[in-house]
Amino acid sequence: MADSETRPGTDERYDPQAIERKWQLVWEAENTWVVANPGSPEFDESKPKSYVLEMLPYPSGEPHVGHLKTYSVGDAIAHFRRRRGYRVVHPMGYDAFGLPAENAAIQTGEHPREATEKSIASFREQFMRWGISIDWTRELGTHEPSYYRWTQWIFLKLYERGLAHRHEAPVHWCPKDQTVLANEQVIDGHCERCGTLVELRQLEQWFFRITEYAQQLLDDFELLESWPENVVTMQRNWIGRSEGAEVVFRCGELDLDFPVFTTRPDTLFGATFFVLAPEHPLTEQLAEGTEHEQAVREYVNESARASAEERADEAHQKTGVPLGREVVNPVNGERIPMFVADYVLMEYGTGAIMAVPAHDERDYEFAKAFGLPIRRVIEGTDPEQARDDDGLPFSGDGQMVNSDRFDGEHNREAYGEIVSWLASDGRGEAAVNYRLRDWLVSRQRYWGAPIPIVYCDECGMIPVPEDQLPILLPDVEDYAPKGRSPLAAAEDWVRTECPSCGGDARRETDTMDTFVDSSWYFLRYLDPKNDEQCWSKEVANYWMPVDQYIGGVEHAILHLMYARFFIKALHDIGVLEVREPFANLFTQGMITRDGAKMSKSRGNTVSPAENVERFGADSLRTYICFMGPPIKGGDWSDEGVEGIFRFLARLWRLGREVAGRAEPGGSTDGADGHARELLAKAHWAIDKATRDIEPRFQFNTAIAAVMELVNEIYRLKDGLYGEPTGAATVRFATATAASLLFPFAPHLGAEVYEWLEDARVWEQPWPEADPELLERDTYMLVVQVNGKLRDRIEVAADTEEGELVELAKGSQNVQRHLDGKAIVKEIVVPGRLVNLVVR
RNA sequence: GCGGGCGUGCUGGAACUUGGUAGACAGGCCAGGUUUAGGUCCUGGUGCUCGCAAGAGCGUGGGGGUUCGAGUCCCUCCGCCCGCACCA
Repeated sequence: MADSETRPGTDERYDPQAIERKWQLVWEAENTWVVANPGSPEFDESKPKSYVLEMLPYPSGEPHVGHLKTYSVGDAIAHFRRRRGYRVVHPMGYDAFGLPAENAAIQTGEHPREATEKSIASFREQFMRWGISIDWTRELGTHEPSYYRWTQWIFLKLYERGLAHRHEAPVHWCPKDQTVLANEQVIDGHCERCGTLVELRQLEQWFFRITEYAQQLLDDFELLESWPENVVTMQRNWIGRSEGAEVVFRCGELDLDFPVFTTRPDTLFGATFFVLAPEHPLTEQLAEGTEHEQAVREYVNESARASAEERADEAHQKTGVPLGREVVNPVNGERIPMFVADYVLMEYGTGAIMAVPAHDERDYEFAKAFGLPIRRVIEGTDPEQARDDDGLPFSGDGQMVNSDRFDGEHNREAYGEIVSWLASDGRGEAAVNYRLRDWLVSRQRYWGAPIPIVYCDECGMIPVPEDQLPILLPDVEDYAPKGRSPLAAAEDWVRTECPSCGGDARRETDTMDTFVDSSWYFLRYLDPKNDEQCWSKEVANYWMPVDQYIGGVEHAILHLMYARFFIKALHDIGVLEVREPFANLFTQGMITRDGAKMSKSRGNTVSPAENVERFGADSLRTYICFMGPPIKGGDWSDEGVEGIFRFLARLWRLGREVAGRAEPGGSTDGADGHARELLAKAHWAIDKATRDIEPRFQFNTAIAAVMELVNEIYRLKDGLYGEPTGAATVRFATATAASLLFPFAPHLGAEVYEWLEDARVWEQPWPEADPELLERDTYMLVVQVNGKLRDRIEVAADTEEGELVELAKGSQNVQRHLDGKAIVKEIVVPGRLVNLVVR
């Protein structure tokens, strides 16, 4: 369509396709959203920086409505900040490695790279079609060798610092995807990706020592400016810090020490038995030679077969077997029997517990099931609890009993004394325990970054020297997982030379978890073409941290905690100043349709591409921001999009009419009557929209304010064209509407603004509300009698309190309700209401 | 079970800062107008009940409380959603 079609007065209808294409070409031709780094000649020091970032998409097929929402929200913020005087970097990339592309490859034979790059092309095209203001010079895909070279480099740095290590451990194995998974990727015992029940397997794997940073991950919440409370809570719970003591129970017979972690050292005197997890490495040795040997072996094997879910499911049905051994309770020298039971988890603490049935529900159940003694050592101060012998298990606080020299003390006070008493002769010590496990990062899959390690018979495990990076992912014929990485089949690739001795060596064939790729992409955006280093320190230190991060809450733990860990490690490695990657986090809610999550199998998906075709990107983006507060989810409605389309068309027509009737540049000074009223409405809308966009992220009400302004212009405009300041005011109000709508509907905003002001709206500062115009000279005084609304009276803004009361009493409707009654109280809230209390 | 959040017209939602006009703005529906026609555009109406109207009564999940005044604060019950779930 010819350019002239979008000029005022030459066509009949709002044609979003033409307008959007026009502006997209301008932005592309002029590199409007490209931003220079410090050190480059174009760098403008005068502005403060702002890094606005949305979580990068995983490219699979075409973008869906969730993507549209994320980038619409992020783009609104990016535009808003630019016009508020910030130098904004707003990049885009693709989280391109991962299982779905690989699984598709197994089915179709198409190389995952091809499928992924096809999808990337489709994402890129859609993002451009949506008019998202991205600096495309910074685009990257995590599957590109120029990117994963640095993923491998970071791996080596972590390895150097002892933060990447390989060891054997019970790990989660997904039998469908044929790979191990990180703890964080197991949801209720199921694979996060495919939903299959996971198994526990004893395997040697690569881990990142995120546990080293457990305390920092907790402490540094302090450094964040604004994160949703629920995300912080979820991470806190996931890290799961507990304070307590490690206490050693000794099995003299076999000369073995069994340390346990407990948060209740004050209940040590109540320990009547001792339990090991079935996976505990010493169970076999303990049972050996006892009458229980066979039973223990069977129980351990049984537990190994059972999934984590099955074990959790039999929640209240405690099972276990005796070991036929005893350990000594270090506080009283008592010998207590040992058991193996699956309610004790190997992954937490030491894999062994002291059982205090009187004060722990789980131990209580086990004791009841196995007829074991239950000894109360704390009496509740609540008289009812104290009296009631059967108030067990009792988890509250109170006086210690049956506890030797501590009898009579309050348990909270004895707590510290017991710990230091044990510590004094090496029987235990104060300890902190975390639920957080190390991050398992190796995967037995093809489509990921190879781990840059080589195994040599002579030298052992050798990291690949930096100058040999990247270790390129070789092409293979068969992607199907067989319990080992498909890379193992690429014999030529696997066989290599030892970097240390030059002899024969073999490459590590596992690839890295894709969450490794996405833990640092926001740093590479800052310096994406750098071949010398991962990023220039100067550049990264300038832009970091991300000032506003936007994405789905589903990443509350996984991605957001891994990235936090990475940034702390990179700080310690010395390549980055900041300690936290994301200063502010916004999590948007999910869009549903007919109340259900959109999915292909349900057939309730909404295609952004189709809708953009029909209504234009502006309508779609504005609708998504208008359907409710973006933090909440919302149900998709086709009528809703049409409604927004009608509104945009209404603004378009208004702009055209105003452009044709009022000359640019008229002054609104001295506007009075309706002109003043309209001017005030425009400034009200500026004020409202500004406060709603940031920090509230209430885009729906910001857009509603613009709608109100447009409605007001329609209501008043025809009477204003004849007045001295009228036409200029209508023009100003209309241009303001376009300007305020620009972050949500950038194409139409730019178009209408250009007609009216002959300028580029994105180059104009965000409008400021004039405080004088926000003040009204009159307001509606609310008059209540006994708190019930009886009248509204228009009064001058500066009316005195006494006069307000007189005016209120003078109202006819109020009079009727006062009739024959005495006024006992007059409440006056100036600027708002008068309430007359009568009896 | 534990922790957190929410509950407002037919629907999405508004009422923020500070307890002070409940239902902004939209969608839907109803009526009227413009149009050859329209899935266009414009105007009006739309919480419930009574009333021609003016107006009155009721109304923010149920019950109770604080207050001149409660969607908002407190207590309690019900319902829905999310997170965690044998973490010693």
